[in-house]
Formats: sequence, C-alpha cells, structure tokens
Amino acid sequence: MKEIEKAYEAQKYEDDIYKKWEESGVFSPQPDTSKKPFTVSMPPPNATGVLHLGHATMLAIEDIMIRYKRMQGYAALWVPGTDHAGIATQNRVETNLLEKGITRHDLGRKKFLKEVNTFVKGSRSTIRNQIRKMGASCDWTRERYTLDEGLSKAVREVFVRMFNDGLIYRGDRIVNWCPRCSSTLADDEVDYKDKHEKLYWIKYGPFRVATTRPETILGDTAVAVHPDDKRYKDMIGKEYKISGVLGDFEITVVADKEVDMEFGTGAIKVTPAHSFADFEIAQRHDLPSKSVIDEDGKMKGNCGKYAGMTTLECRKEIVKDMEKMGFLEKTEDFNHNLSICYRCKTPIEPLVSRQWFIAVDEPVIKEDGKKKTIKEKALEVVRNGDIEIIPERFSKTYFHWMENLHDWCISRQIWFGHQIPVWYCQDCNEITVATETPEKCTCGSSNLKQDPDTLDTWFSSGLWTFSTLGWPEKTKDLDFFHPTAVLETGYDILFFWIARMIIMTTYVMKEVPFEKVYLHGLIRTRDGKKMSKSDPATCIDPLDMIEQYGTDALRLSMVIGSTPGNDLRLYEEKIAGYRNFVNKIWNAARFSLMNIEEEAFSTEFDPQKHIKSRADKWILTKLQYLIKDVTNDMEKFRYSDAGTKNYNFTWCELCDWYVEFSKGKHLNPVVLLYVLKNVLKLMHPFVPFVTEVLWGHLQEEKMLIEESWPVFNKKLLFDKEVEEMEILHQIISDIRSVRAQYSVEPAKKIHAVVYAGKYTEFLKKNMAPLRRMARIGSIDILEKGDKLEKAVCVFVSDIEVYLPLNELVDIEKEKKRLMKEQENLQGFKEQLEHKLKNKGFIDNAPKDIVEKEKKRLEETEKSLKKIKGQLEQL
RNA sequence: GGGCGAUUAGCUCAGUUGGCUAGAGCAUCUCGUUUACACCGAGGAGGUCGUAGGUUCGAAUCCUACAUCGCCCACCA
Repeated sequence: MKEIEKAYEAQKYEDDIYKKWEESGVFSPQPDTSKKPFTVSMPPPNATGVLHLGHATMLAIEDIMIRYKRMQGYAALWVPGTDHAGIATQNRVETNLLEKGITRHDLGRKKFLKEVNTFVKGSRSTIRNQIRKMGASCDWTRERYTLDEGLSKAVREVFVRMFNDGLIYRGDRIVNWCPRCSSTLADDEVDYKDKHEKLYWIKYGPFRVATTRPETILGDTAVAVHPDDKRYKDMIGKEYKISGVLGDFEITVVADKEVDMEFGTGAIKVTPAHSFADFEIAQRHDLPSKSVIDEDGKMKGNCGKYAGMTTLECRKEIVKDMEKMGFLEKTEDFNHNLSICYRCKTPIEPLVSRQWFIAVDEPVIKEDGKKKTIKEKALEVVRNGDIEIIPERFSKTYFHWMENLHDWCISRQIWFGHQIPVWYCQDCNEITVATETPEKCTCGSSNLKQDPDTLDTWFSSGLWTFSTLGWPEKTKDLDFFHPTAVLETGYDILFFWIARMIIMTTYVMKEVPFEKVYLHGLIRTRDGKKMSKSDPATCIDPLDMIEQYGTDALRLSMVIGSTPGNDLRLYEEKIAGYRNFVNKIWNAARFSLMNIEEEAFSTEFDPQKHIKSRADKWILTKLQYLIKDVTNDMEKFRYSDAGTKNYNFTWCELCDWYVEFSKGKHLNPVVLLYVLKNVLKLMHPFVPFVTEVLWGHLQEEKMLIEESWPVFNKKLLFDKEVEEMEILHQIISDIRSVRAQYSVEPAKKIHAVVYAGKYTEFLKKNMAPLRRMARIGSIDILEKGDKLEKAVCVFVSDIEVYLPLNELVDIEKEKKRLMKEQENLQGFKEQLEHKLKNKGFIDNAPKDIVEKEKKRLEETEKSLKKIKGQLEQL
C-alpha cells in the first residue's frame, strides 16, 4: 500500500527523470549486429534562437518513433544537432550589432565571425536545454553541428569530388541577388509578394513595349516577338536603332516562342543582364548582355546621368525624362508579383554574376552501364520506392520540383559558413580545388588566395545523415546506422532540405539517406492562422506550456488529432485537456498503488492462477486488442490513432469500468497491476515522463524506457466473457439513464428486480458491482417472473430489469418514454429487415457482415417485443 | 495559369480495404462530497457528412462537375 500525491505535478519530476535517462546511457546505442538499427537524424534547428512549436512537434513525433523502436529491441539512434544557417544567423548577428551602430564591415571578417560564434555558442546551449525539456531521447554523445570540424571536412570532401566529376562549375549566370544581404539566393530562397505597381507603355522605335522597370531599358539589347506573329514577320532578325533617354541604341529583333502574342503589343524588350526570362532568351539567341545595375542595387557607371542612383531613384528620373521627351505613351496600374529575399524581405535584383553552381543535368553517375544525372537519380529513388514519402501525395510535388530544377547556385557572399575550398593563384590565375589549404599552385607560386564566398547552408545540411555519422571516415556508426530509417520534418522544407539530401546522398554514398520521409503539418492558431513571433497573442510558447501543463500534455496535444501533411490548430484548452488526461493516468495508478498489497508487486502474472472474474477476462481481452491495434498503428505511422486508442482505453475502459468494477471484493491486484504496466508501456512513447515516474513506484528493476514493447497474446482473448460484460455495462448504463430521467437522487439507493434468463448465474455473481455502479439497494435476480406494476423497466437482450419507483412512476411519462424507445427500435428494425430482404445484399455482401446484421436484427426484435409487452400492460 | 488539400455537432478534429441508426475532446444543459482523480463522476441535448449528379446490394468514404476556403509551384513584358 502506497500513497502518492493526489495530482501529478509535472514540473516536480521531469528534469530529474530526464537526467536519469540520459545518465543511464540508454540514449546511446552502439553498433551491435545482434540488433537491428533504427536511425533518425534530427532536423537540426537553426543556431539562431529558441524552440518554437514547429520544433516541439518534430521532437514529439520523432521521440515517439525512437522510444517505440527502442522498446521493440532495435538499436535506436537519434542524432541531434544544430545548423549554422548561414544567412539567417549572420543576419541576426548583424541586426544585433546594428543596434550598437556597428556594421560587419566595421569589424572585418575575422572579428565578425568571432561575434557570430559567440552568439551561436549561447543559442546552441539554449536549444540543447529546450530539446531536453521536450523529453527527446536523442543521443547527446553524438551531437553534431554543421560547422564543426568533421562536418566541415565532409563538406570540402564533397565539394572536391563534385568538382572533379564536373558537377561543380563556376560561371557567369543570372542569379537572385539580395542587395541588402549582398548575396545570391537559391531559387527557392526567394519569396513573392503581391504588389501594385505601374506598368509603363513606351515608344520604342517601331515598337511599343511595356515594362514595370523602366530603368532596365539602359540594359536592353533586343526585342523579342513570337515566331508566328504576323505583325512582326518581316522584322525578325533585323537590327533597329532605338531612340532613348540617353540617345540612340541598337537592338536586334528575335523570335522566341516564350513570348505571348496576346499580351499587349506582342513585343517585349529584352534585358539579358537583369531578368531571368530575358537571360534565357538571350542565351537561346546568342544576344549580347549589358549589365547596368551593380551589386549594391545602384546604377552602374555606364548609365550616364543615372549612374550611382538606386534603381528606384533611377526609375523615377527616367520616367520623368521619358515623359518630357515624348517616349512615354501611358501608364497603367498593374498587379505584380514582386520577388523578395526570404530572410530580409528586400526586393530581389536579378543580375548576372560569377558564381559557383552544381550542374543538375550533367550525366556523371555511372550505373548499369549508363550515366545518370544527379537529378535523374534523385527522381529514381522516389519513383522506385527506395524512398517512401508519407503522405504519398507529396511525392508528386517532389517530382514536379525535381523535374524543373535548374542548376543550383551554391556560392553565397556572406562570411558565416563553409568557405569555398577553392584557391586562386595571384600569379598565374590557375585555380586549385582541395580539401586542405594548398601550399603552392601548380605554377609553383605560393601566392594563393581563397575564394571569399561561403557555401549555401543547404549544401552542408544536404550531407546531414551521413556526415553526422563520421563520413568521410569509415566509421562503425556509418556502417551500421546508415541509411537512416525515417526522416521526419515539416512539409515546408521538402525542397529546401529533403530534396537536397536525396541529391547529395545518392551521389556521395550511392545509397538513399533515409527509407521513409514523414512530413508533419504546420502548427496554426485556433483560427487557422500562422503563428508568428511578432504577435504574442496568437503565438504559443512551448516552454511556457511545459511550465504550466507539463511536457506530456504538450506532446499529446500536438500528436493526437494530427495527421501527416495536414496542419494542426493548437490552443491552450487543448493542452489543458491533455493535462487532465495525464492526471487521469496518474490517478489510475494512484488507485492501484493504494489498493495493492506489497506481495502483488513480486508476483508474476499467471493467467491460470490469477484470472478470477469475467471482468478480469474482459479487461485482459480489451488490452490484447489494444496492444494489437496500437502496434499496428505505430507501424503505419498513425500516431494520432494510436494515441487516441490509448486515451480511450485508459479513460473509458480501465478507469470508468474496470477500476470501478474492482472496488471492493472484486479487486484483483495481480491482474490490475498487469494491465497497468502494459498501459504504461503502450503509452510511454507518447507521455514518457508521467509513465516513467509511475513505473518507478512499481518496484521494477529496469526503467520503463528500457522495457520491452507489449506483444499481442491470443491466449488472453476471452470473447464470450466480453459479451457478457458488455451486457452488464448496458444494464448499468440503462439503469443510470432511467434514474436521471426520473430525477432519482444520486445518493438514493433503489430496489431492482431482474429476470435474467440464461444470464442469471452471471448476474448473481456480479451483483455487488452492479449494485454499486447503478446505486441499487436491494436486488432480486431470478430467471424469470411476472411483470411488475408501478415499475420502470429496462430491457437488454433477453434480460428484464424492473425498477419499482412507486410514487415516482408516472404512467403517462413512462408510456411516452417506452413509445419513444419503441419508435427508435422499430425504425432500426425496419432498416435491417429491408437490408436483409435485399437479394443483392445477401448475395454480394461478405458473409460476416450479413451474419452481423442478422444478429443485430434478432437482438432488436427481442428488445422490441419486451417493450411492446410492457406497453400493453400500462 | 498549373498542381495539391480541406469542407462532418456551436468550436477543434477522427472516421484505415465502401458495411455507420456517423464518433471523440472542448463548450453547453441537468444532477452529484460514491474506496483514485472536481485536472472528477453520471446522464442529456446537439449532425439531411459543402452542393448536384453517377457507380454500387450498400457511399461521409469511390467517380464527375460545381461552390467556398487554404497551401504550393510558375510567372508575361
């Protein structure tokens, strides 16, 4: 007999429990050929800041996966880490410095990086603690950081390999340029914003063209028209002199089918250096390119009087001038999708620049006597099922994105990150690409200078699954734990990260990075809005919730009701609701502990010896089905279903029925303890803290985290007894219902007469719980007998229950009640009869369905007959 | 413009290979100091499953169209 607190107070236990787990070493599996590996790479949170609900969701789901597999005996490894997140982190530190009036250029590269590293050190340790708060059972001894030495080595190694394979090249290409970050951005790092702008119609030699960016006229080298456009048929291929604000300039007319004949005049001006579409047209037609905007977003020296102006200033001036000079025909309002930097929201300036690229269409992977491009390989592994994406529909999105992927620009003009391992000889202009700093150029000169640019953050995180396991060294970890089992993350980084991991890993490792991709949805507010940090009213802080309701409650609130790929609305009441459930578990255990004798703890459950009542058989049967269902759900990644089933079993089956039933003489400590232990195990992956705390009271040697997952046991199925118990439940519920309808005070005990037919013996045996749960004083249980007058009656199957309520019984009221019930059953009966009369149904429906319906009809008819008989008497 | 998803009780959502008088939690109503739990217990009310067709013995579930909301991708001057 033990006594524990009345209510579970999460804060009192969580930190200690976590410490115990971590110190025990269970988080750190070793390569062990007697076990199967199960590996999850934790998506590394950015080194910028604090844990948000997205992280919390990811941690909750991944921890469920890991704990489940660990209990099943796998060598379950969960590798945690952080991402240096180049642009994001650099921006953050720059913003912080700016508050003190310092720019990064004031400090210089070296000092600035020192600032960044100090900042990162702080925020990494914050993140580490927050991950612990979530109960994440990840292996801290294997924690990695994208900029640590091993990973940086992996980055350089891959770069060199790709370069040598001809996959990495340097070229003058049009790129997304953020003038504020002074850096390139990958295509998918560009966001779009709806903007109302002006569209300017311009007299352009023999043409009329439109533009939202008149300043780009200074860089025009052509006019493009559609090849089928009759209006311009004779002009194609010719050169024209165009009068403009800075005097005459020459353009060529080209035919390109990307031009839309329907729009405007069907003629477009081409600025190859400052528009993606125009750059491509220029490439197809071998047009010259004239760059007029520089990397600060200012007009270049070749722009005459406009030189030095920002693009916006220039636009204003040029429009004014065109108007004066009669070139501007008209302006109209135009809805435009403006490209902006995804980090700092500054409008993107497309410009031609010398950058490093990964060639996605270069056939270099030798396989089956063919050569494949990295893109083809990345498509193949998903198409052939080597990688399965959950939910499946995202495969389509993935294919579409991958098929349309252009060469990936990997150089960034920021300081924080992996510096590109390329050295330029200052004497002979030769380049050296190497994993370590070279001493000399091939020409013998030691006057080398490393490329100042850094690599795109996603280059290093693309290597995450294998670089964290030690690659390029041939480690035991790598051999045993890779490929990883599941990659779990939000669907919003399918392209950013997942696609790149697939590309990089299939190229470097010749194997997939992971076998499954599980995508969770985004957490939204109650009204479905995005949670934003800038709006504290809508934004829930996971740490605050943990403080108030406990980690277990928060975890449940993010897992139950959430299905892969779908967004989840979260609000405080939901979390509070699961806190209540956690407390319910606590109290189920509390009741058990208070009622179980010491010796029961050391007694092993033996079905032959310990099963006593039908209630025992009932709960054991229900438990077996629960084990089966939950295991099945876990295997299929249906965590919400598994959680819901655990919830219902614990609350409804275990607490509301079995524990209630167990009170008094029926208490069976060994069975109760057995059920409780199994429930704690099944629930442990979801609510690790409360279950572990309770496990600690059960005099077990091992911690729950190390226990084995329950296995379905056919021998503990007692279907017949379940049926009987369910009849008993029905009787109790019906009596309770009648009591409520007749406003019988809950405390008042009433008399009951039961004619139970074949269930007589069973009911007699279970008289005590029946009386207690239905608040019955005296009871007569007979096989059969005469109907009672002045009594309310309830029929369950063949059983008749009479409750002589005397003065409370109002004949009219009772008639009404029974009529309603009769009507109800009659309707159901007709439906079933209709179904069963239907030949098509009998012939086509599966036999067990037909049998089930027949049985239901029988039961319905029985009850209906009883009610009719009763009604006739009244 | 292309693609994807959602639409089920007042709110938030389940509903797996079609078998359902359509379930849960919260909210609401009535009652309640019963051998754990008021973070609780008992009982009740609340839905023509977005609309219209179709397939089927049978449709919330499959098909087609439409409507509304949301997301992703592309982007044309």
